[in-house]
Amino acid sequence: MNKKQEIYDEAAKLFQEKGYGAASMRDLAERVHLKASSLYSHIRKKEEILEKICADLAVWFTEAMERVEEMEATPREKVRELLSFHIRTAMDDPTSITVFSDEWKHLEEPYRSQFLASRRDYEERFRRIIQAGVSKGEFRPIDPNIILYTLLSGIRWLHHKQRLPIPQHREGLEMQVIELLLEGLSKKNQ
Amino acid sequence: MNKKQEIYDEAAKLFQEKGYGAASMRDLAERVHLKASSLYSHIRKKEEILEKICADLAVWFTEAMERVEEMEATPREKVRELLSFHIRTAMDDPTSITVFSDEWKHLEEPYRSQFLASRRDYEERFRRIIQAGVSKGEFRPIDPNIILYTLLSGIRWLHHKQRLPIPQHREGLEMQVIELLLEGLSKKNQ
DNA sequence: GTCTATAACTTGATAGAC
DNA sequence: GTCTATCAAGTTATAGAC
Repeated sequence: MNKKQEIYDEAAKLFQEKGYGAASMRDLAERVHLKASSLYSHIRKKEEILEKICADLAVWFTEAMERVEEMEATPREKVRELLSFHIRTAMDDPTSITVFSDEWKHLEEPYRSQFLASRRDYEERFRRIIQAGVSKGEFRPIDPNIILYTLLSGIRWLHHKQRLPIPQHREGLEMQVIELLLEGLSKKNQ
Repeated sequence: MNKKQEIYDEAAKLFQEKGYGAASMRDLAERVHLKASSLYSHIRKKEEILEKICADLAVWFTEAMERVEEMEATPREKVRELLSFHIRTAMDDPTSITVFSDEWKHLEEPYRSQFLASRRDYEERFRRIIQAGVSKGEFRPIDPNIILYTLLSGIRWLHHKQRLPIPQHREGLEMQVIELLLEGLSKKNQ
């Protein structure tokens, strides 16, 4: 692995642990066994690291959305696919996801505006799939915005709880979260 | 309203907007029409403000948990009551909830440890109610930790989306979120 | 590419006049 | 209680030797 990549990876961890603002370039330099000033042979500035983390994940999610939109599938299957993708990403790369979710607001302009526009676009496309499901009677008649944000929010704990005593394997965890969101907490047919 | 309360209120808003670390005492002073040094006639230090916001909300939730535990009710009704309390709090006091949820990690010791212990205790009591529901067959046989975190997380968007174009009134919004979490997205009996 | 040295600035907090 | 003045420490980032 080259030094630049090592810097990006350690920076992501550091931003996750302490938050972007509280993570200093001296902290980061120490972790990659450099002096702070030497970092600037590899990067232009601190915020550039944040930009890359956020931009890469935005592309990652947008490309997944494109694949899902092209599927021949019901809204229900599409939503299941998107949830699955979010959950797997959160488990595979919890560090980047945390930075992407919690630290984007420290982006400088124009990157902050670009990030928000990209997120709005993603949510709009997700909302359209939900709306189709509601219209067809596949989904409960609940406001699509409420559905959208409750689903996306409902899986946001996964990347924080990596070391939690949850006995499930990856697949079991994913299945149960999706079952809970799609079928609800209440057991029917009692 | 006295100056001390005004400082606390503006600080909460500032922490919400910029994050604790990025919110400076000079920012805060400007908002309450003081010089930064004058703030210290009302408070001892910056972190003291964060302590109070977090501690007050911890008490708020703990007292609600005590009332729910004393109810003569099924686990299902208790969970509904707790969700309702969380949702109402998020809508009534989104600013404090944001700080409580996102900025607690900037608490200094021993307050940080106290906060985490209090949160662990709250979650443990919530988990016990969920476990009772699963055992009685009222709830789906899903890991109680997964249920706990998915429910709590599923309502975490509410305090961020105050100005969102969601056409519902308070009660409609609350009802729909709870319906979605308890009964699921999929419509049954089609 | 890495270092030392340092510029330029912001931070939380204090001292002391009024 | 509020101010001016200031401190000590921390910040990102650059200049220039090697």
